[in-house]
Amino acid sequence: MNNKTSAVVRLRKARATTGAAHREGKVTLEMVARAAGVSPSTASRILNGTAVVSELKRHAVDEAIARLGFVPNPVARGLAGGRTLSVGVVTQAIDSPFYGGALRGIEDELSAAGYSPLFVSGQWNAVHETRCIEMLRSRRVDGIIVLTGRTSDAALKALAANLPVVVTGRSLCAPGLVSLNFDNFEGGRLATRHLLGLGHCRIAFITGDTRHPDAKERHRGYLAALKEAGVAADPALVVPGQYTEESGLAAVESLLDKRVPFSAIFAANDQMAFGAALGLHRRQLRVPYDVSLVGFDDVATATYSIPPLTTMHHPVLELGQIAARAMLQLLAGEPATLTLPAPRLVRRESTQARR
Amino acid sequence: MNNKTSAVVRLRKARATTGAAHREGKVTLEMVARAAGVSPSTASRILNGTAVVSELKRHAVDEAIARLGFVPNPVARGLAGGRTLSVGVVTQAIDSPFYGGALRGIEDELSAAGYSPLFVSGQWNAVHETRCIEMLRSRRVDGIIVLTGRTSDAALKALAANLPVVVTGRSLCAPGLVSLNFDNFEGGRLATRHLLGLGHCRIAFITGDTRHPDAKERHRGYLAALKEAGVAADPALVVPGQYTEESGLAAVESLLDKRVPFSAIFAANDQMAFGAALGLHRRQLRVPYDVSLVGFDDVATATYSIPPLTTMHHPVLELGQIAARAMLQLLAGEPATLTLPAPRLVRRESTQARR
DNA sequence: TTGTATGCGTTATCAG
DNA sequence: CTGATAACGCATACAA
Repeated sequence: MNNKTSAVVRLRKARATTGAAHREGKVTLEMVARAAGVSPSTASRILNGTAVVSELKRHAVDEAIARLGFVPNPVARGLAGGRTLSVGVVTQAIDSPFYGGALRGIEDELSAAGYSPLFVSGQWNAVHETRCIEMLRSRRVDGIIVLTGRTSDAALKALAANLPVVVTGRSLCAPGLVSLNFDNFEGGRLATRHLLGLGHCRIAFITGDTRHPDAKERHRGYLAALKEAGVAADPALVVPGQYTEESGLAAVESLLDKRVPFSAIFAANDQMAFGAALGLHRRQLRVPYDVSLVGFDDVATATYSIPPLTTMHHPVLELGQIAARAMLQLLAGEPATLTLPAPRLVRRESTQARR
Repeated sequence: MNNKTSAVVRLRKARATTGAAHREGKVTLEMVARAAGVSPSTASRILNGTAVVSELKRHAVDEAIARLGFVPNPVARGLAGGRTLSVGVVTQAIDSPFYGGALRGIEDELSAAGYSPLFVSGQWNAVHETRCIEMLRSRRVDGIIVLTGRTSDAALKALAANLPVVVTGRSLCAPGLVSLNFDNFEGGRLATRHLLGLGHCRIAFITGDTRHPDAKERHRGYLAALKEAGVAADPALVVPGQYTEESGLAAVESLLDKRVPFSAIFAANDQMAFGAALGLHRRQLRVPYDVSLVGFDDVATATYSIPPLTTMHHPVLELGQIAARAMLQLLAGEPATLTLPAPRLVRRESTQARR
């Protein structure tokens, strides 16, 4: 009792003398050690499980920690031990409807393990992305998760030589590096097959930004499905897009203006599908009565679009979780052998059999 | 030349001997100081502009920094100086279409000033939010930005006593605290007025989650506009929602099922408006021919919904930027006097004059 | 098993 | 103006 009181009093004093306001309530490991009657190193060992200690002291320290409300200082820990318990996450646009889910998955998984994510946006700009990575390294993150990104494979491998790296959207192999690649080819093929199965044979394809490998894969999938079905691929049915709603709208307009006949559209992502839907709507064409429409990614808004969009489910939340778990494994020194779920079509109301 | 080479060689050696892989390429301030022929303190002073130093030494140090490629270690800096150059950002859901923009604004502004944001999601849970804030404090962030949040005003004020705080979505006054409140009342009023001006007098209102102050404000705005126009407020026209698409859909269905007559709907946010639009679509009611629809927030997808949604523009990106700037001012010790843009209706295609 | 001493890279506090 | 020297809070060889 008395002990407790005096501890509090000491704390008060410390607060009063400390200039920096935000250092209030600071309880150091040393204080804990003294309160428990052990040395700081022992307290540290108990905190980290670095070595075996007697049950007695362990108990005393645990009790002292709880009583004083000790919270380890990650900053000091980072300086002394080299581990900051934080991992950098390189994304392209933190406000993207697509990546949002992944970020959430990462945060959930990481924070459950005591790690904190440090998000930075590369803005689809290789130079900026490099700067971001440099910044993360200077902040001494314990590892880096790169979502797609524009950084070269070589640079990533080099990075992985010094720091655990998890990268999505590519297939890479290097020590300290795990890559998680979603099967975009299969996704594109399944989406096209769905349309084919519905009797459509004039299927337009709106490509994604061709600088992205996944856009090319989805395109390959489209072509493969057509070939499998013995349907000739008409180049006039393939229109370029940039993964934006605007480009989807423009694509449909160009298709319509050129009077290319088609009964279905497969857009390489949902955002373009939404733009396409609006384009069709403006020309009095109804989805799915006049034109069937399939998207890709299954973003959150796809469920409530008009009509609800049939699309390839891209498990972004899981992607984030799995990427985070892979990083955790890497950090723990375990060999990571995680894999992504297979593509899966979510059938909603934007597709129907050809009339 | 020779100098340069030997420096590189020394670096190589350091790399080879250092066990921790991620410490590669480390150049310390001490090394810079030695290379420049000054003491570490002087080098530090030059780096931070903490004191006046002779032009000669300044030059020598700058040159050494550039030559060795020195990058200050934020971790060590945080330990020694108490400043981590990072600010915590408490959001509710990092994947929310609404908050995404704000996060981006914050990141842009903060990183331009050399600060890094540390994002955490409160998940609309007061307890969890408190834990998040504790975590941020333990990580020694220099300040905290709270986007709306469930934390009590009192707790926030207490927090602000120790740490600069910027909070959005409320009007609070306390030292070290700046609050940025969007005028939701005016927004609700303007949205309703728009509908009124179009000749609608049976205007349904889908409320937001009433635990949010902004939802209540929007409701008040709706009521005020009605009153101004001399239109009686019919309680049957007000249906509860929870800010989700699903609840917007349910709201419309309940309205239709009860056969409450209406020619327009004002949804307290865009997500519910989308749900409502789908509900109307399912019952063969067309927007805006049969029913005019107004949302609130102007999320990114509102531009490409079918039809493009008329909505109150909520400047989230600016909100983020302004919140970040306010934090920067607070950090610099300047009195922050920033304010948010006024509500503004974006008229698109979901509203038209009553037939 | 445990304590002591030292270091992590900077900033801050003193003297000069 | 500048340079030693002491923190900052913790982890870790090393010694016992």
